[in-house]
Amino acid sequence: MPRRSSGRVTLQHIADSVGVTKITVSRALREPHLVSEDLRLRIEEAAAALGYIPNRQAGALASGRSQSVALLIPSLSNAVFSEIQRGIEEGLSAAGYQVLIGHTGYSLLEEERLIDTYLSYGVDAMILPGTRHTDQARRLLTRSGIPLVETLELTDTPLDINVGLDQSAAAVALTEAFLERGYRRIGFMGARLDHRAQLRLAGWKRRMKQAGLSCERCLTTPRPSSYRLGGDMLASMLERWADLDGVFCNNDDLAAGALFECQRRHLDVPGQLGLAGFNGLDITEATTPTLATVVTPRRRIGDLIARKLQARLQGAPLVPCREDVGFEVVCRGSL
Amino acid sequence: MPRRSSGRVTLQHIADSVGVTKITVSRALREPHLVSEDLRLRIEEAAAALGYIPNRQAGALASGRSQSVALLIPSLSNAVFSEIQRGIEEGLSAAGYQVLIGHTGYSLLEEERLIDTYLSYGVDAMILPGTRHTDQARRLLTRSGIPLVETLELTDTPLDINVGLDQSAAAVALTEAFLERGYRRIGFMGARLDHRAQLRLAGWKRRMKQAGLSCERCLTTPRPSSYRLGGDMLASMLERWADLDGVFCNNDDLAAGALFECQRRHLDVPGQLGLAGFNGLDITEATTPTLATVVTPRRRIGDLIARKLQARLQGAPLVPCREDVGFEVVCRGSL
DNA sequence: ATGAAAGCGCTAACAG
DNA sequence: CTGTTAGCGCTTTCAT
Repeated sequence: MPRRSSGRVTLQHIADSVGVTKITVSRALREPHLVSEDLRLRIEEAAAALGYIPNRQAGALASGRSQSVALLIPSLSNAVFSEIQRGIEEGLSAAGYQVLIGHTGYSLLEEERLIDTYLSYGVDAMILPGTRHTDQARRLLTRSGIPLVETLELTDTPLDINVGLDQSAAAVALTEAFLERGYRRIGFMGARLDHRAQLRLAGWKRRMKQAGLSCERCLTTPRPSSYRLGGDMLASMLERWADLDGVFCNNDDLAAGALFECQRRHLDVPGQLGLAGFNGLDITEATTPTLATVVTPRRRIGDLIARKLQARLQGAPLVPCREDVGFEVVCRGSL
Repeated sequence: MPRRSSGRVTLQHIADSVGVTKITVSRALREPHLVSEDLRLRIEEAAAALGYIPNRQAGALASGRSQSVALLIPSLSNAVFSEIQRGIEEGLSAAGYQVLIGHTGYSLLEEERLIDTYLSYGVDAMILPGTRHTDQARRLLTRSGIPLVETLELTDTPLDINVGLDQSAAAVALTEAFLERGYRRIGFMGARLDHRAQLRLAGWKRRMKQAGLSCERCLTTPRPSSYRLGGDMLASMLERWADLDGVFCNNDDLAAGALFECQRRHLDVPGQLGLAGFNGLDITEATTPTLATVVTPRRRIGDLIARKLQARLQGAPLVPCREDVGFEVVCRGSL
């Protein structure tokens, strides 16, 4: 008498109905070429008729492989990730992997919690946003032995595969673009300063100092960024630093919000105020004027991650590597 | 001799190191109050020292419960879901459930594939975007017997829990707002016509016909919506129907894009053209003029889903139910 | 080409 | 409060 019967259709049920053993059914479903044509067809028929759904947990437990990969993203509402994700998903799903998404809410502790959870689900690899992790997270990841990807930023000490771009250098390059166009009293606006935002802030500061200019016109907040926030922050900055002639916005949403605020105030962009964002989202090409930004090759990041990861999943040895995908400063109309 | 040793730390290792059996370790970790204080502490210590990570697959296999819930969303880049997701996640994670996200790309077939996958992962419940599914998906879902949520739309024949709003009625109400303000040659712009978009289109048509007005000024495309697309589509519509005096945009992104195009053309909104979007995203409050829209209570949807689902997960019987969360037409500056 | 036996790591049920 | 036993559904190994 079974201890508990889940009521679910199992390999055994199919086996009984066809008159073979369950291992043959298992083979027919996973490695059809190892089973005789006739039998295979009868098994497939029976499986369909009974509505068989394989139990992956049992399969993973028995085989030690789950055919799934965890992708951690900071925020569901951040459009930056959707293209990266598309590249990853297309590449990996073709290779038979399922991509499980988890979201960290920009918190390293939540990231740690998710790492713990997904490891306990037995994922075969993990993709992380960023190169900073809690000590405990590092320990868990290293100990797990599975392939890892750290993305968006670059680090000198990758855990495994690192695909990203130099956020700080990109910020320097964008600041350079302001300087070239004659802006001097350039401010910085940042919301929810995650590590990447901090790197950009550092880049702006470095270039400003190098040019002998003041870095005081800087406003940041831990609040999540939004269009509204961009407008509100610009208003605060204009009030506080009336001589402001340009604003480096930490991302495109803030930049668009700031632009809307300028329109409200009939402030000419770029004549009276230069504006730039970061990431190169769709909206930067849609506004009037269009928005200067740093375009990041997100689709390429996704594709590259999928490619590199597949190699590791197929047994390529762990050789920590760092792939710089670069960036492009695009000035458009607002600068 | 073990057949294969995964090298992973298991309950047995901890048990050996402490000098008890593995079931006691299991209990100490899951139901601490059932184990003596002293033993519990020693076990916890050993677990930490050895770097134990529980194997959830084994746990789920043995217990029949995975403590995880699948949340399917159409698109990662659609901000509509981030708030719904927040409500769901907060509610369910407090109850000890892990939320696994999958994205369907607006495809019912991909949804079916994900349903299959997540069922095979043994999720304890599933949350679906919409009330339309393939026949096969319906079969899988019904057969699984797990709690289900269908959201965003309303249906007369819910599979289980249905939390949403009447998309068609909302579209009628928004069209009404156009009519009240004297607009008559109102067009409709829609991208990627998923079922909700179709319901809205139907609502617009119904109200227009009822008012004896023409529904010919309608432009739709299967392409994904974006700000750029909104601008391009408005351009096409103005060219084709020069007398257009208003546009019902199927979502806020398109509406914002259309507004940007008007700014480019120095077309006065709402004077020469009335505009409205749908959803009530942040951007509708940020532009100049602000955008008319239908605000949907997304956070409430998320909270309600979490509450209803918890009841079902705790054993409340399956009584198909339908919760209408309503909507609010907000006219703002563009109408 | 098919099968038998064993076991992945864990928890349920029942005993003591 | 702790242990014994059995088994979740599948795959691996080895045999035929």
